[in-house]
Amino acid sequence: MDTVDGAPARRATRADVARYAGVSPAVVSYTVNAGPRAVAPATRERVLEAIRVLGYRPNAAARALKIGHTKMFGVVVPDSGNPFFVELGRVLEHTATAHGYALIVVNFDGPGHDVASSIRELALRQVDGMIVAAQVSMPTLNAISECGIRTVLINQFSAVDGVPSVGPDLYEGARTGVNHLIWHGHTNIGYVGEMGPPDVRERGWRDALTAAGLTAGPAAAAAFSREGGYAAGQKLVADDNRPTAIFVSSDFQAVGVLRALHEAGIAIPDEIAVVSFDGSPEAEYTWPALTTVQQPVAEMAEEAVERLVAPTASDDFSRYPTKLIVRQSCGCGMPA
Amino acid sequence: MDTVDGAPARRATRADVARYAGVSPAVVSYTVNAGPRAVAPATRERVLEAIRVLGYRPNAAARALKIGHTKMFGVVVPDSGNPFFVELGRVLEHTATAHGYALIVVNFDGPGHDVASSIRELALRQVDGMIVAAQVSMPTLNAISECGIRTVLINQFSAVDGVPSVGPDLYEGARTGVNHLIWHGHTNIGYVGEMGPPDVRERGWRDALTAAGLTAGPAAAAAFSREGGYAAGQKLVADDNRPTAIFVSSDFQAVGVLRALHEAGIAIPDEIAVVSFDGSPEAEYTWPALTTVQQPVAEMAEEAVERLVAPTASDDFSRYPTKLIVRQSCGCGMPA
DNA sequence: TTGAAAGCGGTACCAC
DNA sequence: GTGGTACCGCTTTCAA
Repeated sequence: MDTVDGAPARRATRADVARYAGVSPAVVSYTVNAGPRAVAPATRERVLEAIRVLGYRPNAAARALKIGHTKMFGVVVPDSGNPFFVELGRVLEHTATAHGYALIVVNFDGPGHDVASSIRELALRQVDGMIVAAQVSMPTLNAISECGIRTVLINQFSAVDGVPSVGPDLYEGARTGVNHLIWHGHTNIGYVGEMGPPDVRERGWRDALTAAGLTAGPAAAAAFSREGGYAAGQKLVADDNRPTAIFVSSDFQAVGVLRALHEAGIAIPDEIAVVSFDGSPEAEYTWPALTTVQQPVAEMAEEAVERLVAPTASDDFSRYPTKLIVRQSCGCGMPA
Repeated sequence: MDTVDGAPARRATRADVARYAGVSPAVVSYTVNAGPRAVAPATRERVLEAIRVLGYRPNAAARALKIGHTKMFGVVVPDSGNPFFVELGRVLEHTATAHGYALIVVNFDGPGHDVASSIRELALRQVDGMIVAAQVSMPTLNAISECGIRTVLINQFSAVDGVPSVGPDLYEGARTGVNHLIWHGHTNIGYVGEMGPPDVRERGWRDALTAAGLTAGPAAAAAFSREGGYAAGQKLVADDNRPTAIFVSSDFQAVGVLRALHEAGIAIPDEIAVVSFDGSPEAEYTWPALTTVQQPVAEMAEEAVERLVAPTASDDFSRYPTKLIVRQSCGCGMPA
């Protein structure tokens, strides 16, 4: 018993094509790459025919070795289950594909998988550039500079020395969201954010409140997940000083907050209003639909790959403005 | 003005390491790959030191060219925005990483991007294997056999000639879901499914009904998206013969159905109960939480990768049983 | 235990 | 317009 297609079936190479078409390997190259030398139409046809017959496809590894680049970008994301990163991945893929690049995306939510090792892994695979969607720490920065591969930070929240980055204006975004809640007349506005070092969004929340002469409502930090948001929501509901509105720093967590409120029998937005951050597609289909501060993911992704494709000397930080998407969870009712 | 790091900085190669360590290139190879020849401890140390100093990392393209494989798998998915495929991608990545493979995932929801061309694109990049998560058609099958790359079909619903595949038992799954609704006492059970050729789940829905002596409720086909589900939900709500329960063929669409019901002011599950299919993480956080027929994504992904890593001769179809996850949308109330 | 050298499959220069 | 050929960086056999 043998394999189904009995043929030993070595894949056809440039040399096979050349032999079949009766030309030199060089000419095959010229035809395939439409250059750098011109090829006579008749010869060209013969080569094309040979390629068709032999089912020839150029070996990407050989080409990469010779010309020194792979036409692949690496993408590092924290958690590919987060709808925001899902959306980011989508637009990144579309843009990269449009430029002829494929994406290797690695996420480091697995065990023993941190950002730095993900970066090194990608470097080994000779990607032409990397897009890192994570808060960078020192080891990460070291990994980036060591590997010597052009990298752009996305979803980064402030300038980082020596590495170009693009990210949303978190501070203004948070203020916009909170201000909308204030506009609705709320005076006790809570906050749900990630664990870890204090976030710019939290500052935005606090500053918006202060500017309006309000004091900060209760805040809860939780894991960056639906579950985390759920736990945080429960905490806020049980708070002695239960807020009448909550600003959540991500859609991902907001979904969990919504669930906590529903389970507690709290009417949204009448008893507690919610505004979140990100503007991912999932936010449109929660109940009630989330009013959310939207990041311009597509634009940011585009700039990120553009910066990889056509590197400029500048390594500055592009800060993108956010946009408030008004739906129902804030109390604005159905759109007209 | 020059680049920040003035060095021309050619990346160190095996030859540089050899020179620095005062050994031959071969020895560098032996050290790096721990074989196939042994290296004297002292020499080994010298080489390691040189590698460290020079920041040497082997060139993956050259290695791939030489040994003939890339340690990369290609993954083809229809829509990376669908939470089911998100989850699939996650587990696929974890399993593949565990086996030392990286993933290039392409999705063909973009313009001019069909399955066949995605497959060819991956073939060009010399992936060692492919996982295709799509209903395959003739052109797809042709693309697969032409490119001569080991492929396993995942999320496939029946055996396909000559290509190994793994998928859930859609028919039994659908019956399970519908039977649960029947158990709840419903007699008018509607269906929401994808556009296109009639689906096995639809048959499961119909057969379960028939077996219980019931007639099929209204059915609506819609785009495979949240929006599609929303539209289908609206249609069913407006139906002259409005069902008291709906079986939705995917969580993705069910989210939209839920929204349509909420907007129509219909109580879920009291006025209309809902059971869906897939069991993606998102389904746990809808309101009310979706009772759903869960696919064993992790197991299926694992088998798919395993079949690529250690190809067996068999090209059969592994059908996985599904599991009913009871939550609230069916009428079962809060868990104890 | 180490080294020399033959490729892997392309690219593109240089000569014709 | 075409062909010969020297590399790209690595793996591995074979000889020392």
